[in-house]
Amino acid sequence: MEDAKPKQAPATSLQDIISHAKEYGFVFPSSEIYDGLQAVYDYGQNGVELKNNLKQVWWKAMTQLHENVVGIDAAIFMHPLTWKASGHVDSFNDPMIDNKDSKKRYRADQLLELKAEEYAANGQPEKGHELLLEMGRLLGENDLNGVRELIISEGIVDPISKTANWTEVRQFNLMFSTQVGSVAEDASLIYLRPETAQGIFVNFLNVQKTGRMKIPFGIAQIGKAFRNEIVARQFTFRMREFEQMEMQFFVRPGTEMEWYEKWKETRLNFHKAVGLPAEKLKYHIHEKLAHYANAAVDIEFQFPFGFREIEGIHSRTDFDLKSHQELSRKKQQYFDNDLDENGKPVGNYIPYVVETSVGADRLFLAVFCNAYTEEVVGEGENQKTRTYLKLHPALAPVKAAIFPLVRKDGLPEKAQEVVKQLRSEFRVIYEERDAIGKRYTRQDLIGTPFCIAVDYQTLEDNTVTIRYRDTTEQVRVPISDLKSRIGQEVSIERILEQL
RNA sequence: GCGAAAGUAGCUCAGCUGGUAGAGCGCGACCUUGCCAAGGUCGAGGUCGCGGGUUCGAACCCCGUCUUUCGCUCCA
Repeated sequence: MEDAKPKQAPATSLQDIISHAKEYGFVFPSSEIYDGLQAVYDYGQNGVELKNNLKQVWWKAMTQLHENVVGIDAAIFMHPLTWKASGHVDSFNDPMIDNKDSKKRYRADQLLELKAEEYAANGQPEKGHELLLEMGRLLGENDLNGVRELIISEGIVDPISKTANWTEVRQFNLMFSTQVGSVAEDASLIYLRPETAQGIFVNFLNVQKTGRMKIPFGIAQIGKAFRNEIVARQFTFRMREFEQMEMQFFVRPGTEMEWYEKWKETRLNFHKAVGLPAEKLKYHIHEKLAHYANAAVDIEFQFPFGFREIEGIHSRTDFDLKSHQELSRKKQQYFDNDLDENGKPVGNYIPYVVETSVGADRLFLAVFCNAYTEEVVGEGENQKTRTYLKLHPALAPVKAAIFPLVRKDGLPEKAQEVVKQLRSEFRVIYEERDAIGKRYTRQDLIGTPFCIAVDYQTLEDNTVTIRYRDTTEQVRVPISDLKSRIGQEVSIERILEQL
């Protein structure tokens, strides 16, 4: 899985990306004046624009390009039973134990399960069974000390250090919990959602009925999710609070693999359309599947720290809806009126689900890393590095910057007129400080695709120059053409039409 | 949670064997300036992460602590 190192110039390091992101208002460490908060980041004035643009492209790609996909916005708080149904409460409250000698961490339940298997292999299956029962009882009572004693009394040793020098058993809370209710003793425990998917599942019938949706159809959602176990690594790639862009696609059981394949392809195309090059994208098929899935693939992007997941496409079967049906005692069935081969309606079933789930922050980071460009320009003495963000114009935080060539002779006033003409159409910046070369460079650094210069010729014939970010070439155009010319290139349509 | 490294101006960093805090870039004002990080003058900005100790004297040595980063672990 390790990628070959590129032979040419040293690749841009993550550190350069982080510095640039902070320096130019894209991403700041959270609560920085208080020394920061691990694995949490804030988006700055340029970052929020880029991220919003990405979210908008995704939203439109889902809900506008597919007539059978609609969106919702479910709350972050959900009924606690939601997480029982999804398996998050039971499967993911792992009891952990550390061996003090090897410094390795294990799941306490897995150590005991291994021991039970060992008994079974040695012809004592009933002893193994008893052990598992005892473990289940202790975990059920949340008796972590008891679990530790059980591990010690069973003589379980660390496979590496071969010692039984164990720490206490600790519960790792993978979900963030909080209380609903302002009076402490009446408050009840609830969780911040660890994934947005469940908000879609619990609204499946609401949307299906009120929208008169026919299977196959999808529900899309963009929203924050929270995971407590995340430790800070690789910048915004792993965050405790992050944003997902998810779509759950409900299909007739038995057709899920076709849809899985279709979405797999559709989603890869999306990433290419927002400007990620094909050679930096690849599929990574899961060998080991999560408890709810019967097929899963990641779309990975080549970050400076290697190929990592930006999107997951999972065939989730009917696990979630079935589980919600059982726990809520509300039928989650769909009546399929389509006729089968015998001419009869297909009838009632719980739909299967194909999920596409992109990390908005990961997509942001991928696009940002990919856009970050350092080029050596000039010769000899004049050689220097030009740094710019090669963002798709539709994604760029600022679409155009307008400069008077010099700050006199009525050029600023003329340039302001141009600003007024354009600003209702797209986001523009006006700058008159410093030499014009410096102003061009400043815009390059935040990825502004077009710089418009108002010069003396403008005063005579109402033409300006448009300077292109990537090539630094300029063309002269009438002011009256700017709106259509730039508007054309910065429209989200330029991305959507590739899909 | 374990191990390691780091923390000095907005940013990148220098600061010798302990002697009152520096550079470059950036930022602000003014002047100059006819197109790719232009020049000049002036200026703002630092309790050297925090607390304690040693010392006549600590950014520097010692102890503690916090935070961040990297590796291990975890990652639905």
